[in-house]
Amino acid sequence: MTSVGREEKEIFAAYLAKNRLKRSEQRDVILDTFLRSQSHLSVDDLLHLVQKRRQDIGRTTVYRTLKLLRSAGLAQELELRGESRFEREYNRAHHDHFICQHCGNIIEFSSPEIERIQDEIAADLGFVIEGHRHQIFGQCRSCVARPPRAEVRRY
Amino acid sequence: MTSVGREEKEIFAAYLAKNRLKRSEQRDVILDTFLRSQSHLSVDDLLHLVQKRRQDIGRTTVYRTLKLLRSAGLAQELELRGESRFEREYNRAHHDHFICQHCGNIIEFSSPEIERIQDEIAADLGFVIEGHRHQIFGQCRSCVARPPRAEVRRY
DNA sequence: GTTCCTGCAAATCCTTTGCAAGTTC
DNA sequence: GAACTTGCAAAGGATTTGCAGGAAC
Repeated sequence: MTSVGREEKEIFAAYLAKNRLKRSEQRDVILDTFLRSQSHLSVDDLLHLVQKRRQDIGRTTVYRTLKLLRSAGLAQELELRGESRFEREYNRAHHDHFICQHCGNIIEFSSPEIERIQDEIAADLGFVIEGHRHQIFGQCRSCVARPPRAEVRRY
Repeated sequence: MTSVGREEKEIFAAYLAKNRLKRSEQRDVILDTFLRSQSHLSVDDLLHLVQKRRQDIGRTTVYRTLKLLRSAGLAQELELRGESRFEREYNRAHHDHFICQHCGNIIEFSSPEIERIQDEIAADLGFVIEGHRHQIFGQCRSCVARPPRAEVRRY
């Protein structure tokens, strides 16, 4: 286990200590796998990656560890249509997502302008923003270029 | 059953005819109830309202009819955290939602500016927009004013 | 009369929980 | 050794599906 996301591992260790929780091999493997993986993975994706390294790690533990990672500020949940996906959260600039409904590809974008307008609208309404979710669904460049396919992967 | 949403009822009738589906009392009652109700209702909300009028209408039929209403372009699904809510779609200007995490209140907003920026970003990426979802979570004006409560309704 | 609808119960899917055995501190 | 973690199996909650009887066309 080389040094991927050393900082995040330290944060997780600190989080566990602070809450009087315990280190475990399972948690190490799950965090390390999460940090090495592509973004936007589902619980199943993560489970399968984890099980390549330790077949005996169960789905339940992955769920529980993901919950800890969220509390520790290391993972963020993306709620796609129906499906739950996770991405790294620590030290990442805020961003939103384009989701291609044809190939499932997820593209990140961010717009300070949109954020600013959002803040203005909220202020007008006397609303205090605690979080938001902005997802755009459609067809990505490669799917537009590619001839239409019969089978569409739905999100 | 007076004339609420006459136009929508015609659209639904046309939709059924076009797809060789049948009219039924249940569908009539569900659509009429939906059209008379407040926005952003859950399946359960709708079920209960419907059952005030016809106790013998089952949850399954509500699910199935909502699906039809979506296909017919009359209802739109709002996917709140965990919970599914529905609102009228026909002839409504596009809008997005603020969701108060403290009282559950949902406030609609719209911003042509945001839409425009969104379109620009999409164009830059070669992305064709087919839909989007923009939800802002936080605390609404009355909840900000009110002293903080122990019990928080989570969304 | 054929085709579609309905409600019930059962099945599914995703996630959480209870528990006995194993680990960490 | 006390407290926490794990994996399994079971429970939960939301939604869908199979089916036999009933309604619409």
